[in-house]
Amino acid sequence: MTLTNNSKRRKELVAIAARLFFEQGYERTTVRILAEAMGIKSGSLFHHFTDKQAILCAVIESGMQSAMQIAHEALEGVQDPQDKLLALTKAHLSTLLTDRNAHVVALYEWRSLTPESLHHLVGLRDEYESLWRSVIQECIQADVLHGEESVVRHFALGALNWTVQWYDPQGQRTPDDLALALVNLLMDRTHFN
Amino acid sequence: MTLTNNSKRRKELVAIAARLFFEQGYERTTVRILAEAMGIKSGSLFHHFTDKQAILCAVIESGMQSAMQIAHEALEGVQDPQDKLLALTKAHLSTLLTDRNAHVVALYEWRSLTPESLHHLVGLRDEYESLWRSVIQECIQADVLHGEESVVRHFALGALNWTVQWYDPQGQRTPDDLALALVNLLMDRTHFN
DNA sequence: TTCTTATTCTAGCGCTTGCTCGGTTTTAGA
DNA sequence: TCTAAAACCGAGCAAGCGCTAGAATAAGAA
Repeated sequence: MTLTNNSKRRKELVAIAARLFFEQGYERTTVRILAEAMGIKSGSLFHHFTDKQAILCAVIESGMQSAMQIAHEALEGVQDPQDKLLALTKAHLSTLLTDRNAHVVALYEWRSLTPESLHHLVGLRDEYESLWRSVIQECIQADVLHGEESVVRHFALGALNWTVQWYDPQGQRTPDDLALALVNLLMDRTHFN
Repeated sequence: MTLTNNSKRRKELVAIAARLFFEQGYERTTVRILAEAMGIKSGSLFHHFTDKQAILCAVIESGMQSAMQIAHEALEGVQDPQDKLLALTKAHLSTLLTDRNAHVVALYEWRSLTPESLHHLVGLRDEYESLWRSVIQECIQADVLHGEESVVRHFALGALNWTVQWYDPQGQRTPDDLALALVNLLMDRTHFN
C-alpha cells in the first residue's frame, strides 16, 4: 500500500531526492535545489508530490520496501536459527550500505514527517522488525544467544544501523565480513568463518 | 578549549537550546523559538552567540565535555580490563540517557555545523573514542573479547548510541542494567551479574 | 488527425528566516 | 553612589522559503 501514485518518473525523482536528502539533510534541501537536480523547475515538483514532506515519505518508503523484500529473500529456505540470524544480518547490512541514501534519511529525518506519514511508515518498520523478533527469539530458544529478546534485538540493530556512520565502502571490508563479525561477537562461541 | 566565552548565563541558554534542538531538531528550531523559551527577544540571542550555528556547537560541546569527565571518573582506580569495559559502558549510557538532549543533538545535527566547528568537535570526539580504543584493546589482549578492535568498538558504540531511539527512562530497566546486558552479550561467557 | 492526459514552465504571492543595529536597561564591583 | 560592562529591546532588512495558478508543451490513444 502506497500513499499516492507510483509512476516511473516519480521513482526517478524519489531516487534523486534520496541522494540530496542524504547529502545535505531534509530541511536544508530546498524544493528549488531538488528541482534543479531533477532538471525541472520547482513548480513542476508539485505535480508529482503534494508536499515537500511527501517526497521525504516516498524516499523512506522506498528504502523500507526494498529492505523488506531483500530480508524475505534472504530467509527463504533457511532452517537453522544461527543461519537465519546471519542471513538477516547480511541482508540488513547489504541494503543499508548499498541503498544507503534512503536508509540514512529514514534514520535521521523521520521527525519532519506529518503524523499520517509517520504512522504509515512506522507500520512498515514494525513489520520489518517482527522478522528480527522471531529470528532472535529462535536463537535464544536454541540457546545460541542469551539475554532478553528485545534488548538483544535493539543492540543488534543499533550496532548495524550505526555502521552508516563509519563504514567505508571503499575499504577492504565487505558488508558480509561485517555481518559475520557481528554475529560471531553476539554468539557465545564462534560458529562461523 | 572553548570557541567563545562561557558565562553562567550562556550555560543556561545552552541547556535550553539543547532541549529544543532535541525536541524539534536544529533546523526547525528558529531563533525566535529559542529566544522565547529563554525569555528574551531574538535579537538578544546574538549578544551571546555569533551565529545560530554557534549555539548548536555549544550544545554539542557541553555534552561531549560532560561525557569525557564522567568517563574519566568511571575509570579511576579500575584495573581489570573487563571491569574497565563495564565501567566505561555504564558511564556512556548514564550520560547518554540522563543528559540526553545534548547527546542526541550531537548524533543527529552535526551536519549543520560549519567546517570549523565540526573540526573542533571531531577533535573532542576522537579524544573520547580513544578511551574506548584502549579499553577494548586491553580486553582483546586479555582474551575476554574477540575480533578486530575497531569493529568491536564501532559495534559497541553503535548499540549504545542507538539506545536513545528506544530506551524508555520510565521503564523498569536502569541504564546500568542495560550496560550489564551489553557487556555480557559481547563477552564470550557471562562474567557479571 | 483529434482528443486526452501527463508533464513542465512562468511568474510570483505571502510568509518566515537568520541576523543587524542603535539605543535602553540591568547588574555588579569599587 | 558612581561607573563600566553585560544583557536586553524594538524595529526591521534582505534573502530565501514552500507553494500556487494558469498557460504552454509533449506524448499517447482513438
